[in-house]
Amino acid sequence: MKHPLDPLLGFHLVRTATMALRAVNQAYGDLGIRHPDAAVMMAIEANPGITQSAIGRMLNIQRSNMVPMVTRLTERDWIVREPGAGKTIRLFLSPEGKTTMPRLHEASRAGEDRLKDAITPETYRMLLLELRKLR
Amino acid sequence: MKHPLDPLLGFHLVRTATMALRAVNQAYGDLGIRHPDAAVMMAIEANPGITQSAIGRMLNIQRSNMVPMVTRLTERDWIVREPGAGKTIRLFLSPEGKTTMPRLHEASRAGEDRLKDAITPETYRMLLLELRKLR
DNA sequence: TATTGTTATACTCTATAACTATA
DNA sequence: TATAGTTATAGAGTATAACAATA
Repeated sequence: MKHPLDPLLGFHLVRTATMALRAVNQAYGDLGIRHPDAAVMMAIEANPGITQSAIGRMLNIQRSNMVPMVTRLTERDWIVREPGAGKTIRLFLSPEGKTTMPRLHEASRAGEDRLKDAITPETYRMLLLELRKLR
Repeated sequence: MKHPLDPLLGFHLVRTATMALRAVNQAYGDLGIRHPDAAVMMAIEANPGITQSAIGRMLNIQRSNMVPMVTRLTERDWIVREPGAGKTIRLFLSPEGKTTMPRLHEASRAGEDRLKDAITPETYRMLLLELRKLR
């Protein structure tokens, strides 16, 4: 059985990315959150007061698609919104959000570990190094 | 601005895969086809008489999700369906489908070239080699 | 003018369950 | 029982256009 896409890097990139997403979403599953919302939480944790647009640029999420995510996290009382410069809104973790972060990080690590288990440490480091260069 | 996901291979895998998909879908755009349907065409071209299920296993597409794709390609007269063993249906490229393949391959190559342009040939080969191992 | 937040909407892709038919 | 094809449907994620508010 010939596999015509097997010689294409693009195919394997998509294939392995899908694997990685499945792994991390499965780990997030018990927490009732999915990877995009978890990523937003981490972006706010690392940058208290960051705006929606800045998060979008950082994580490659459209401005308009940020809205329902921030709404969801706000209604869940995991983040709070405070007025910033101009029309901007500064985002912060709420106390509940802060207590949730360790579990999010653990789930994130669990997904990442599934990748690590599939390759050698040297390959892991090398892939990370090279893919970070790809823009 | 701290990027909390930057140290994660999973993040960069998804990020670069999204890039690759955008590039190839843009190349397919003028042909009015998207990457999954194009991949199915190539699978049939490389394996005349292959069944839907076999394509799904090869390309990681659910059996049920194969149906609308095959229907689409059949209605487009790019493939033909012939009865096979049991309930199976063997798929072949139609004459129209065969004349279309060169353009599909060219678009595929254009997307792949966007990846190649972003890295050195050695890195390309190395990434391909390592990602193929990841199962 | 450029940026931010927003609304509304459409499209693509994936996932699940259940059903029929063959072997 | 296992596999193939099918139907129907839901959900996640992404993309686009347009608008108001602010610098």
